[in-house]
Amino acid sequence: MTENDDFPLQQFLPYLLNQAAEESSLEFQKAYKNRYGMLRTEWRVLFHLGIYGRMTAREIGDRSKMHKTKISRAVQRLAERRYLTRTQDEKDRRLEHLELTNAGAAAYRDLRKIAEDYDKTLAAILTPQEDRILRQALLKLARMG
Amino acid sequence: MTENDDFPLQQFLPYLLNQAAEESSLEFQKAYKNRYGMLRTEWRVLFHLGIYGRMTAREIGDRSKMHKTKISRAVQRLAERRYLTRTQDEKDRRLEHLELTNAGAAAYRDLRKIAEDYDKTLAAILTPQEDRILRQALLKLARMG
DNA sequence: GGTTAATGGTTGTTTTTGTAACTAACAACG
DNA sequence: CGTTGTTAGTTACAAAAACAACCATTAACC
Repeated sequence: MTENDDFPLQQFLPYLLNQAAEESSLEFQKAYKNRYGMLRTEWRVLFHLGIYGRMTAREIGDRSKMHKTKISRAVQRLAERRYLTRTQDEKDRRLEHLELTNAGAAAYRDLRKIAEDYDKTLAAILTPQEDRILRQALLKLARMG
Repeated sequence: MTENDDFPLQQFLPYLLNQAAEESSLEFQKAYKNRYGMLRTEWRVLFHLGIYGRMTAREIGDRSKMHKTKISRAVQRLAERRYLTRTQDEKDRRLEHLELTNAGAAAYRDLRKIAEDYDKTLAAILTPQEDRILRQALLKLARMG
Protein backbone atom coordinates (compact mmCIF):
# COMPACT_ATOMS: atom_id res chain seq x y z
CA MET A 1 0.00 0.00 0.00
CA THR A 2 1.70 3.13 -1.14
CA GLU A 3 -0.17 6.16 -2.42
CA ASN A 4 -3.66 6.99 -1.25
CA ASP A 5 -6.05 8.26 -3.83
CA ASP A 6 -8.68 9.97 -1.75
CA PHE A 7 -11.85 8.23 -2.80
CA PRO A 8 -13.58 7.28 0.43
CA LEU A 9 -14.69 3.76 -0.38
CA GLN A 10 -16.08 3.47 3.12
CA GLN A 11 -18.41 6.31 2.31
CA PHE A 12 -19.69 4.95 -0.98
CA LEU A 13 -23.24 4.01 -0.03
CA PRO A 14 -23.69 0.78 -2.01
CA TYR A 15 -20.43 -0.52 -0.54
CA LEU A 16 -21.16 0.65 2.97
CA LEU A 17 -24.68 -0.71 2.84
CA ASN A 18 -23.43 -4.09 1.73
CA GLN A 19 -20.87 -4.24 4.50
CA ALA A 20 -23.38 -3.31 7.14
CA ALA A 21 -25.96 -5.69 5.70
CA GLU A 22 -23.55 -8.61 5.63
CA GLU A 23 -22.16 -7.96 9.05
CA SER A 24 -25.56 -7.56 10.61
CA SER A 25 -26.98 -10.62 8.89
CA LEU A 26 -24.37 -13.02 10.21
CA GLU A 27 -25.77 -13.43 13.67
CA PHE A 28 -29.34 -14.00 12.58
CA GLN A 29 -28.15 -16.34 9.85
CA LYS A 30 -26.83 -18.66 12.49
CA ALA A 31 -30.34 -19.05 13.83
CA TYR A 32 -32.15 -19.96 10.64
CA LYS A 33 -29.26 -21.85 9.14
CA ASN A 34 -28.00 -23.90 12.04
CA ARG A 35 -31.29 -24.45 13.81
CA TYR A 36 -33.55 -24.97 10.82
CA GLY A 37 -31.25 -25.52 7.85
CA MET A 38 -32.91 -22.63 6.06
CA LEU A 39 -31.62 -20.23 3.46
CA ARG A 40 -32.20 -16.49 3.42
CA THR A 41 -34.98 -16.83 0.89
CA GLU A 42 -36.62 -19.46 3.05
CA TRP A 43 -36.83 -17.53 6.28
CA ARG A 44 -38.17 -14.62 4.29
CA VAL A 45 -40.99 -16.68 2.83
CA LEU A 46 -41.63 -18.18 6.24
CA PHE A 47 -41.87 -14.75 7.80
CA HIS A 48 -44.22 -13.44 5.15
CA LEU A 49 -46.59 -16.30 5.81
CA GLY A 50 -46.16 -15.96 9.55
CA ILE A 51 -46.92 -12.29 9.46
CA TYR A 52 -49.63 -12.05 6.82
CA GLY A 53 -51.12 -15.52 6.95
CA ARG A 54 -52.24 -17.26 3.77
CA MET A 55 -50.64 -15.82 0.65
CA THR A 56 -49.78 -16.82 -2.88
CA ALA A 57 -46.25 -16.84 -4.21
CA ARG A 58 -47.02 -13.79 -6.29
CA GLU A 59 -48.17 -11.80 -3.30
CA ILE A 60 -44.96 -12.70 -1.50
CA GLY A 61 -43.06 -11.53 -4.53
CA ASP A 62 -44.89 -8.22 -4.62
CA ARG A 63 -44.12 -7.52 -1.02
CA SER A 64 -40.59 -8.81 -0.79
CA LYS A 65 -39.36 -7.97 -4.28
CA MET A 66 -37.74 -11.38 -4.43
CA HIS A 67 -37.68 -12.93 -7.87
CA LYS A 68 -40.33 -15.54 -8.47
CA THR A 69 -37.84 -18.34 -9.09
CA LYS A 70 -36.31 -17.75 -5.70
CA ILE A 71 -39.72 -17.91 -4.11
CA SER A 72 -40.67 -20.99 -6.06
CA ARG A 73 -37.64 -22.84 -4.82
CA ALA A 74 -37.96 -21.62 -1.27
CA VAL A 75 -41.57 -22.74 -1.23
CA GLN A 76 -40.59 -26.16 -2.56
CA ARG A 77 -38.06 -26.68 0.18
CA LEU A 78 -40.33 -25.41 2.91
CA ALA A 79 -43.10 -27.70 1.64
CA GLU A 80 -40.75 -30.71 1.59
CA ARG A 81 -39.90 -30.05 5.19
CA ARG A 82 -43.59 -29.69 6.04
CA TYR A 83 -43.36 -26.07 7.10
CA LEU A 84 -46.13 -25.05 4.75
CA THR A 85 -48.98 -26.45 2.69
CA ARG A 86 -49.97 -25.55 -0.85
CA THR A 87 -53.60 -25.50 -1.94
CA GLN A 88 -54.82 -24.68 -5.39
CA ASP A 89 -57.30 -21.90 -5.75
CA GLU A 90 -60.71 -23.23 -6.81
CA LYS A 91 -61.49 -20.42 -9.21
CA ASP A 92 -58.11 -19.67 -10.70
CA ARG A 93 -56.20 -22.87 -10.91
CA ARG A 94 -52.93 -21.08 -11.61
CA LEU A 95 -52.87 -19.80 -8.05
CA GLU A 96 -51.61 -21.65 -5.06
CA HIS A 97 -52.40 -20.56 -1.55
CA LEU A 98 -49.55 -21.08 0.84
CA GLU A 99 -50.05 -21.49 4.53
CA LEU A 100 -47.82 -22.44 7.43
CA THR A 101 -48.29 -25.78 9.11
CA ASN A 102 -48.09 -26.01 12.87
CA ALA A 103 -44.43 -26.86 12.56
CA GLY A 104 -43.96 -23.88 10.26
CA ALA A 105 -45.75 -21.56 12.63
CA ALA A 106 -43.64 -22.83 15.51
CA ALA A 107 -40.44 -22.24 13.56
CA TYR A 108 -41.70 -18.80 12.67
CA ARG A 109 -42.45 -17.88 16.27
CA ASP A 110 -39.07 -19.14 17.38
CA LEU A 111 -37.18 -17.23 14.70
CA ARG A 112 -39.32 -14.18 15.17
CA LYS A 113 -38.36 -14.06 18.81
CA ILE A 114 -34.71 -14.34 17.89
CA ALA A 115 -35.12 -11.63 15.29
CA GLU A 116 -36.76 -9.27 17.75
CA ASP A 117 -34.06 -9.79 20.32
CA TYR A 118 -31.32 -9.43 17.79
CA ASP A 119 -32.83 -6.28 16.40
CA LYS A 120 -32.68 -4.84 19.89
CA THR A 121 -29.03 -5.67 20.30
CA LEU A 122 -28.34 -4.04 16.96
CA ALA A 123 -30.27 -0.96 17.97
CA ALA A 124 -28.26 -0.82 21.17
CA ILE A 125 -25.12 -0.23 19.16
CA LEU A 126 -26.64 3.03 17.97
CA THR A 127 -27.96 6.09 19.68
CA PRO A 128 -31.76 6.40 19.64
CA GLN A 129 -31.51 9.14 17.07
CA GLU A 130 -29.20 7.12 14.84
CA ASP A 131 -31.51 4.17 15.11
CA ARG A 132 -34.56 6.18 14.14
CA ILE A 133 -32.98 8.08 11.27
CA LEU A 134 -31.19 5.00 9.99
CA ARG A 135 -34.41 3.06 9.54
CA GLN A 136 -36.10 6.02 7.98
CA ALA A 137 -33.29 6.56 5.49
CA LEU A 138 -33.04 2.86 4.66
CA LEU A 139 -36.74 2.74 3.90
CA LYS A 140 -36.34 5.56 1.45
CA LEU A 141 -33.44 3.84 -0.26
CA ALA A 142 -35.15 0.46 -0.32
CA ARG A 143 -38.20 1.98 -1.99
CA MET A 144 -36.29 3.92 -4.61
CA GLY A 145 -36.73 1.47 -7.43
CA MET B 1 -53.46 -12.66 3.10
CA THR B 2 -55.66 -12.93 6.13
CA GLU B 3 -54.48 -12.25 9.66
CA ASN B 4 -51.66 -9.87 10.38
CA ASP B 5 -49.26 -10.84 13.06
CA ASP B 6 -47.64 -7.59 13.99
CA PHE B 7 -43.97 -8.25 13.48
CA PRO B 8 -42.66 -5.31 11.44
CA LEU B 9 -40.50 -7.12 8.93
CA GLN B 10 -39.75 -3.82 7.24
CA GLN B 11 -38.21 -2.65 10.47
CA PHE B 12 -35.99 -5.67 11.06
CA LEU B 13 -32.57 -4.23 10.45
CA PRO B 14 -30.88 -7.14 8.65
CA TYR B 15 -33.84 -7.34 6.28
CA LEU B 16 -34.09 -3.63 5.74
CA LEU B 17 -30.35 -3.31 5.24
CA ASN B 18 -30.38 -6.02 2.64
CA GLN B 19 -33.21 -4.44 0.73
CA ALA B 20 -31.56 -1.07 0.71
CA ALA B 21 -28.20 -2.59 -0.21
CA GLU B 22 -29.64 -4.56 -3.10
CA GLU B 23 -31.71 -1.74 -4.43
CA SER B 24 -28.87 0.75 -4.25
CA SER B 25 -26.37 -1.62 -5.82
CA LEU B 26 -28.36 -2.20 -8.98
CA GLU B 27 -27.56 1.05 -10.69
CA PHE B 28 -23.84 0.91 -10.06
CA GLN B 29 -23.79 -2.72 -11.07
CA LYS B 30 -24.82 -1.71 -14.56
CA ALA B 31 -21.65 0.31 -14.84
CA TYR B 32 -19.09 -2.31 -13.86
CA LYS B 33 -21.02 -5.18 -15.37
CA ASN B 34 -22.09 -3.81 -18.71
CA ARG B 35 -19.14 -1.55 -19.38
CA TYR B 36 -16.35 -3.71 -18.05
CA GLY B 37 -17.82 -7.18 -17.63
CA MET B 38 -16.79 -7.14 -13.98
CA LEU B 39 -18.27 -8.85 -10.96
CA ARG B 40 -18.82 -7.25 -7.59
CA THR B 41 -15.66 -8.81 -6.22
CA GLU B 42 -13.70 -7.47 -9.15
CA TRP B 43 -14.66 -3.83 -8.89
CA ARG B 44 -13.90 -4.04 -5.21
CA VAL B 45 -10.42 -5.33 -5.78
CA LEU B 46 -9.94 -2.76 -8.52
CA PHE B 47 -11.01 0.03 -6.20
CA HIS B 48 -8.75 -1.10 -3.41
CA LEU B 49 -5.78 -0.98 -5.74
CA GLY B 50 -6.92 2.29 -7.23
CA ILE B 51 -7.27 3.90 -3.84
CA TYR B 52 -4.35 2.45 -1.92
CA GLY B 53 -1.93 1.59 -4.69
CA ARG B 54 0.18 -1.54 -4.53
CA MET B 55 -1.21 -4.17 -2.18
CA THR B 56 -1.14 -7.91 -1.60
CA ALA B 57 -4.23 -10.08 -1.70
CA ARG B 58 -4.08 -10.47 2.05
CA GLU B 59 -4.08 -6.75 2.63
CA ILE B 60 -7.13 -6.42 0.41
CA GLY B 61 -8.78 -9.14 2.42
CA ASP B 62 -8.02 -7.41 5.70
CA ARG B 63 -9.56 -4.18 4.51
CA SER B 64 -12.54 -5.49 2.59
CA LYS B 65 -13.35 -8.54 4.67
CA MET B 66 -13.85 -10.52 1.47
CA HIS B 67 -12.86 -14.16 1.70
CA LYS B 68 -9.48 -14.98 0.22
CA THR B 69 -10.87 -17.33 -2.42
CA LYS B 70 -13.06 -14.56 -3.76
CA ILE B 71 -10.08 -12.26 -3.93
CA SER B 72 -7.90 -14.90 -5.53
CA ARG B 73 -10.40 -15.44 -8.32
CA ALA B 74 -11.11 -11.76 -8.81
CA VAL B 75 -7.38 -11.12 -9.09
CA GLN B 76 -7.06 -13.90 -11.66
CA ARG B 77 -9.73 -12.41 -13.86
CA LEU B 78 -8.42 -8.89 -13.53
CA ALA B 79 -4.94 -10.11 -14.40
CA GLU B 80 -6.21 -12.00 -17.47
CA ARG B 81 -7.82 -8.82 -18.70
CA ARG B 82 -4.61 -6.89 -18.05
CA TYR B 83 -6.10 -4.61 -15.43
CA LEU B 84 -3.42 -5.50 -12.93
CA THR B 85 0.04 -7.05 -12.65
CA ARG B 86 1.29 -9.50 -10.08
CA THR B 87 4.85 -9.46 -8.82
CA GLN B 88 6.34 -11.83 -6.32
CA ASP B 89 7.91 -10.39 -3.25
CA GLU B 90 11.65 -10.93 -3.24
CA LYS B 91 11.98 -11.69 0.42
CA ASP B 92 8.80 -13.64 1.09
CA ARG B 93 7.97 -15.66 -1.97
CA ARG B 94 4.46 -16.41 -0.74
CA LEU B 95 3.49 -12.78 -1.24
CA GLU B 96 2.39 -11.24 -4.47
CA HIS B 97 2.20 -7.50 -4.95
CA LEU B 98 -0.72 -6.40 -7.04
CA GLU B 99 -0.75 -3.18 -8.97
CA LEU B 100 -3.04 -1.64 -11.55
CA THR B 101 -1.87 -1.35 -15.13
CA ASN B 102 -2.63 1.81 -17.08
CA ALA B 103 -5.77 0.16 -18.38
CA GLY B 104 -6.73 -0.82 -14.86
CA ALA B 105 -6.14 2.67 -13.56
CA ALA B 106 -8.23 4.09 -16.40
CA ALA B 107 -11.09 1.72 -15.61
CA TYR B 108 -10.79 2.66 -11.97
CA ARG B 109 -10.97 6.37 -12.68
CA ASP B 110 -13.96 5.88 -14.93
CA LEU B 111 -15.85 3.77 -12.43
CA ARG B 112 -14.84 5.98 -9.58
CA LYS B 113 -16.38 8.95 -11.34
CA ILE B 114 -19.58 6.99 -11.85
CA ALA B 115 -19.55 5.93 -8.22
CA GLU B 116 -19.12 9.48 -7.01
CA ASP B 117 -21.95 10.75 -9.18
CA TYR B 118 -24.20 7.90 -8.18
CA ASP B 119 -23.44 8.41 -4.53
CA LYS B 120 -24.60 12.00 -4.93
CA THR B 121 -27.87 10.98 -6.51
CA LEU B 122 -28.42 8.55 -3.67
CA ALA B 123 -27.66 11.23 -1.12
CA ALA B 124 -30.14 13.48 -2.87
CA ILE B 125 -32.94 11.10 -1.95
CA LEU B 126 -32.21 11.85 1.68
CA THR B 127 -32.13 14.98 3.76
CA PRO B 128 -28.63 16.15 4.69
CA GLN B 129 -29.23 15.01 8.24
CA GLU B 130 -30.44 11.58 7.14
CA ASP B 131 -27.45 11.24 4.87
CA ARG B 132 -25.01 12.11 7.59
CA ILE B 133 -26.53 9.97 10.32
CA LEU B 134 -27.12 7.07 7.95
CA ARG B 135 -23.44 6.80 7.05
CA GLN B 136 -22.42 7.18 10.65
CA ALA B 137 -24.80 4.44 11.77
CA LEU B 138 -23.82 2.13 8.92
CA LEU B 139 -20.17 2.48 9.83
CA LYS B 140 -20.92 1.42 13.36
CA LEU B 141 -22.85 -1.61 12.15
CA ALA B 142 -20.25 -2.55 9.57
CA ARG B 143 -17.55 -2.50 12.21
CA MET B 144 -19.44 -4.50 14.79
CA GLY B 145 -17.80 -7.85 14.09
C1' DG C 1 19.29 -28.42 11.48
C1' DG C 2 14.75 -30.97 11.74
C1' DT C 3 10.12 -31.13 12.94
C1' DT C 4 5.81 -28.77 13.62
C1' DA C 5 2.88 -24.94 13.08
C1' DA C 6 1.24 -20.86 10.68
C1' DT C 7 0.64 -17.97 6.55
C1' DG C 8 -0.39 -16.58 1.58
C1' DG C 9 -2.62 -18.13 -1.91
C1' DT C 10 -4.88 -21.61 -5.16
C1' DT C 11 -7.88 -25.36 -6.68
C1' DG C 12 -11.84 -28.63 -6.61
C1' DT C 13 -16.42 -29.58 -5.39
C1' DT C 14 -20.86 -28.49 -3.87
C1' DT C 15 -24.62 -24.95 -3.12
C1' DT C 16 -27.06 -21.00 -4.54
C1' DT C 17 -28.26 -17.67 -7.66
C1' DG C 18 -29.54 -15.58 -12.19
C1' DT C 19 -31.58 -15.79 -16.65
C1' DA C 20 -34.37 -17.55 -20.03
C1' DA C 21 -37.40 -20.50 -21.78
C1' DC C 22 -41.27 -23.12 -20.75
C1' DT C 23 -46.23 -25.01 -19.27
C1' DA C 24 -50.77 -24.35 -17.83
C1' DA C 25 -54.53 -21.54 -17.02
C1' DC C 26 -57.09 -17.50 -17.67
C1' DA C 27 -58.51 -12.89 -20.09
C1' DA C 28 -59.59 -9.91 -23.99
C1' DC C 29 -61.30 -9.08 -28.16
C1' DG C 30 -62.43 -9.77 -32.92
C1' DC D 1 -65.89 -19.53 -30.07
C1' DG D 2 -60.85 -18.92 -31.62
C1' DT D 3 -56.85 -16.43 -31.74
C1' DT D 4 -53.67 -13.59 -29.20
C1' DG D 5 -51.87 -11.88 -25.06
C1' DT D 6 -51.10 -12.21 -19.84
C1' DT D 7 -50.29 -14.17 -15.64
C1' DA D 8 -48.70 -17.79 -11.99
C1' DG D 9 -45.49 -20.74 -11.35
C1' DT D 10 -41.78 -24.29 -12.73
C1' DT D 11 -37.68 -26.07 -14.86
C1' DA D 12 -33.20 -26.22 -17.26
C1' DC D 13 -28.85 -24.41 -17.79
C1' DA D 14 -25.16 -21.11 -16.94
C1' DA D 15 -22.82 -18.07 -13.63
C1' DA D 16 -21.29 -17.15 -9.13
C1' DA D 17 -20.50 -17.97 -4.22
C1' DA D 18 -19.31 -21.00 -0.21
C1' DC D 19 -16.54 -24.35 1.84
C1' DA D 20 -12.97 -27.40 2.42
C1' DA D 21 -8.84 -29.42 1.22
C1' DC D 22 -4.72 -28.36 -0.66
C1' DC D 23 0.56 -26.52 -2.07
C1' DA D 24 4.45 -23.84 -1.17
C1' DT D 25 6.88 -21.08 1.74
C1' DT D 26 8.21 -19.05 6.00
C1' DA D 27 8.33 -18.90 11.19
C1' DA D 28 8.92 -21.14 15.75
C1' DC D 29 11.02 -24.02 18.67
C1' DC D 30 13.30 -28.06 20.48
